[in-house]
Amino acid sequence: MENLTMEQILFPNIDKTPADYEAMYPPRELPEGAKVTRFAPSPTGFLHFGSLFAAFIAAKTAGKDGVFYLRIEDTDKKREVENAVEGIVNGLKDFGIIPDEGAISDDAEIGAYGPYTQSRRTHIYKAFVKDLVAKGLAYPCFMTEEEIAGVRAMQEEQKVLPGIYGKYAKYRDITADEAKKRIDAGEEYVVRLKSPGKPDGRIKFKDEVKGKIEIQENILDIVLLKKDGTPTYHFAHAIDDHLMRTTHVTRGDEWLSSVPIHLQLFYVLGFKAPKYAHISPIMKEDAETHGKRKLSKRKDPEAAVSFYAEAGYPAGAVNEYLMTIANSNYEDWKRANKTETIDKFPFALNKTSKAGALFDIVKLHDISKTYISTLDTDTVYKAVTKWANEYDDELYRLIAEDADYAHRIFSIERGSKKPRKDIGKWSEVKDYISYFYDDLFDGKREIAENIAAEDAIEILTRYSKLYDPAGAPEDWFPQVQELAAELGFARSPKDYRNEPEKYKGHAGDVAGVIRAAVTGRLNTPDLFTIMQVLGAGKVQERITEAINILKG
RNA sequence: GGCUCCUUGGUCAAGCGGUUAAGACUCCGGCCUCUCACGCCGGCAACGCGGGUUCGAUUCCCGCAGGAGUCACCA
Repeated sequence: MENLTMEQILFPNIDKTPADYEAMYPPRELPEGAKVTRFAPSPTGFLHFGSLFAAFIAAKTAGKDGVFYLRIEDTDKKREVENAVEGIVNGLKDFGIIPDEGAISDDAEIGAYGPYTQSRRTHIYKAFVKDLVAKGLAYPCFMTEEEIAGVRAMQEEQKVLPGIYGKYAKYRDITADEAKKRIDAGEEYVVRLKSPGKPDGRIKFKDEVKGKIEIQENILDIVLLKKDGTPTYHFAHAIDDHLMRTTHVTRGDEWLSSVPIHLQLFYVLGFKAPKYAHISPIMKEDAETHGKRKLSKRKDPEAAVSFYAEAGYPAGAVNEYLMTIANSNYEDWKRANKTETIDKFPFALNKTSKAGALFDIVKLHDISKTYISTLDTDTVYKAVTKWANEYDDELYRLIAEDADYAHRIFSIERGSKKPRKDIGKWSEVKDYISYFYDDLFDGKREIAENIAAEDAIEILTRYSKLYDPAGAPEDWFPQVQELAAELGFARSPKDYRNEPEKYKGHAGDVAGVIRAAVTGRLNTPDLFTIMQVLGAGKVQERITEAINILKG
């Protein structure tokens, strides 16, 4: 009987070598300094806001010159969900994040460094593990779960570092013969790294966001290949990010403490380590404890990316909000460069904060209002239409039915130097424009309480004769002032303030009565413009209705 | 518990040995004004605590406290 080597026993069917893969995935030909980044989620079927943030950071880090790709980390089959990849891809796309390469659906991908889905890369991982085994840097471990739990309990009791290492690594020096015997007997095993770490060894590295860090080096014989032959995150990370030629690994800072493992892996494999940037999580104030905690999928609706789509926060606004969290100097830059797009902003990893920012929806809303105020009419119309098509049938029907009319509504006071900031999210639109549509207008009229009903009736009766739809915008208010004076109201608020006893109110109150009659509310954008959009017939109809209501 | 990271107003944050400690959001006044929104002007509000080093600490060092993360055949 021939004497098989350990690697032949473990991987009889793996014939490619690391060198083959190195040749298959050569270093990328990119401009000097171009960065290669990735977003590498597990396909759990839920795109978390924090993940969106991570993807955003990665995409911004790569910028225009670099490459940003999407890799699917599906090595844990217990977590798998149907069509999860499409959910991720579409979720990112909604916010304008489109990877240059990687997975594009559950079974399609683009790019020359694939497969980008880990479950389709097992042959690659095995080739590298085989090589490590051949070099004596990895070994099969036959410890059972119970055995490991026992070791751990003992270690905890003795207050020593828990884990499989040194004398606890029972199979570290197992011979090929013994391994073969056990395998033939049907024993299951994992492949562990034979860690070269020393108990007193320290490693130093510079994190792109956290700065200089020094930690104890890894001494654990961590698992490389699980018993089902799939790689652990750590190992897949080393292989994939090397072979896909990632230059900057941006990820959540929950990974910070495993950097020693990763650096050791890169060292053992003979790879050049990438740069790391560990991003702080987005936090949320906990209502019960008043403390900070990570934005939680279970407790916080805003943790789901779908929340923003449903509320109708424009992708551009969410992006700006994300940018203010990532680089808070973005707001200053934006003020100084009002007409520039976010892509021109010089994003810098080292300017992202080291502590986690509290999620602030009030701020998002403010940013969104400003963002929407700068959009042109047609852009707003299209965005609202798209949103309504998905979330509000009635609104969709109304604005799609008469696009011209809707355009006129959305153009009110838009495009000026001081545009209105009434709309913060698309779900607010319906209420905002409701009085333009009889279907939405509830017919109720808010009337200021300082106006007597008979005065209101008088005002409306007189104004309905005065109203000139063909008049110039600058003429309508003087007309109201004239009417006001005739009815015992002051022409201006100032006059009224100076001698309140002389007047019933001022021209603004008179305009208010008209406003309420036409729109049902006390506060609206420019009344004349609104009447123009509504049309003379509708205006007169509303005024008549209001008079009838007042007459009771 | 061990290890690691973090700590400036309610929130996001400038600052990097000497400042009246920026700015933004929120909130409150005022101005502008047909109302509202916008805009403009103004206001409230902060360096976690204790030791050092220094002529001088928000800034540097050491403790402490608080917060976060991690210690899997999950990522």
